[in-house]
Amino acid sequence: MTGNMGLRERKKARTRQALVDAAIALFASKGYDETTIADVTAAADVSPRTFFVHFASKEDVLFDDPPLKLELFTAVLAQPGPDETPAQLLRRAFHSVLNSDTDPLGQSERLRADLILQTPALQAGAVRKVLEGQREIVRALLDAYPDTLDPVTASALVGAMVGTLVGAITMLYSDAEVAARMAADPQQMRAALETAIASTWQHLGDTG
Amino acid sequence: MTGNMGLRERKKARTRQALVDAAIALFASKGYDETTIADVTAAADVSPRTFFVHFASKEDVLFDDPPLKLELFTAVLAQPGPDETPAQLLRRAFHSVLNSDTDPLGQSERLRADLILQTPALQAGAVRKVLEGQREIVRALLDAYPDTLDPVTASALVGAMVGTLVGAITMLYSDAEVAARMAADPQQMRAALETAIASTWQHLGDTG
DNA sequence: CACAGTAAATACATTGGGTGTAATATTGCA
DNA sequence: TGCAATATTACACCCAATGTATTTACTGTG
Repeated sequence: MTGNMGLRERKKARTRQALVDAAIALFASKGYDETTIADVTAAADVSPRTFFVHFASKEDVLFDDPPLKLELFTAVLAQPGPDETPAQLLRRAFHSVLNSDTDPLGQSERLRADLILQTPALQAGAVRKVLEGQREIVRALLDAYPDTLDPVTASALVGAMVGTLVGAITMLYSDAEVAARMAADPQQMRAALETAIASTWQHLGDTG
Repeated sequence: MTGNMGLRERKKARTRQALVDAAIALFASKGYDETTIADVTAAADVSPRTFFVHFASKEDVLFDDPPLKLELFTAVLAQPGPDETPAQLLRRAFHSVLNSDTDPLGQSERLRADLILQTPALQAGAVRKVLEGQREIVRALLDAYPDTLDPVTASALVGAMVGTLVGAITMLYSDAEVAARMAADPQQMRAALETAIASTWQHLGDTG
């Protein structure tokens, strides 16, 4: 994997990783707002300007890895069943993503989640990421039902699903004890989210 | 209302309003990112530092007015019907708010909505506002069903409702022509949102 | 090995949002 | 009028972020 990269690329990747590591370590110990980019670059032993060679913004260093789950989600959406409704397809895609991921919330993921939940400045970035992903899902869903689904309904459906999850997750995480339990046992997290989706959607359907 | 305020307070309010007006005018003509706070304060004829006496941040000048609709919403939630389910109560509250407001999206509201949708930096702030309101709604809903509703389900329900609306609204507004039509005829906007809620929730309920 | 091309890292300067603080102007009230 | 309260201002400062030019280090080629 890394073997066929030239020395130059390897060096670049190394400095990038050094920045990520230094940033996360400093954020965790001093807090996000209290850590300056100068601190990070000093710890990584590079020039301050170098930070912006690798990352577009301070928060970007925390959102380094690509959104793998989103790709999987849209991949499922690309193959709707013969008699599957949009809502059913969405739910199946969610189920696939939830059960495919081997490491839904690992050690570093948890640290990052804590940082985001504690830091308003980072919440904004996370929200932006979610909104982007939402738009992408809407596009994929519309592609799956090009003739029978109008954009507003599609967007509302996706919004409902994302809203359900965000609502459930934020509440689960607001209780530190529950959050720790979920982090320790990913299966419990999966179950909690599946339950939330199922019961919520059933309730919504019964409003006639 | 403003009569019993002293001269000092009136002057302060006038300065604040001058800043809001100048900011909105400049944002609309030059764009949000292209407008500096120095521009705004120059147009309002005050010192740059004065801006931060009235607003905590650049985006705050756009979120000036208090969320009146939220109060009405929670007021409805405070009086659940005898056999009303949480989802039904939420839907009734939404219906009440939608039909009570005489000016759901007036001229200046529209301008602000356009700015927010066009400017990523503002979207984050808007979503934060929405999430705050969401938490408040969850609290009110839990108060209405203290024994039969658990926090996670409540939060998921509210998230689903808000997500549905946000999804529908953003899509409605993304089409400039549709947005103009909605702005011109509030009744059409109301109908579109009611339809979005109804059809979306029905779809979700059929995922069994 | 030397050399030219290329890309990463750096130095330097600058803009703009946001804050702390102390001084100044204006208002409320005795 | 004179004093307390407060809105506004002036000034200095920090930090994130960007533009540009320069230096440093790697790559492939002859």
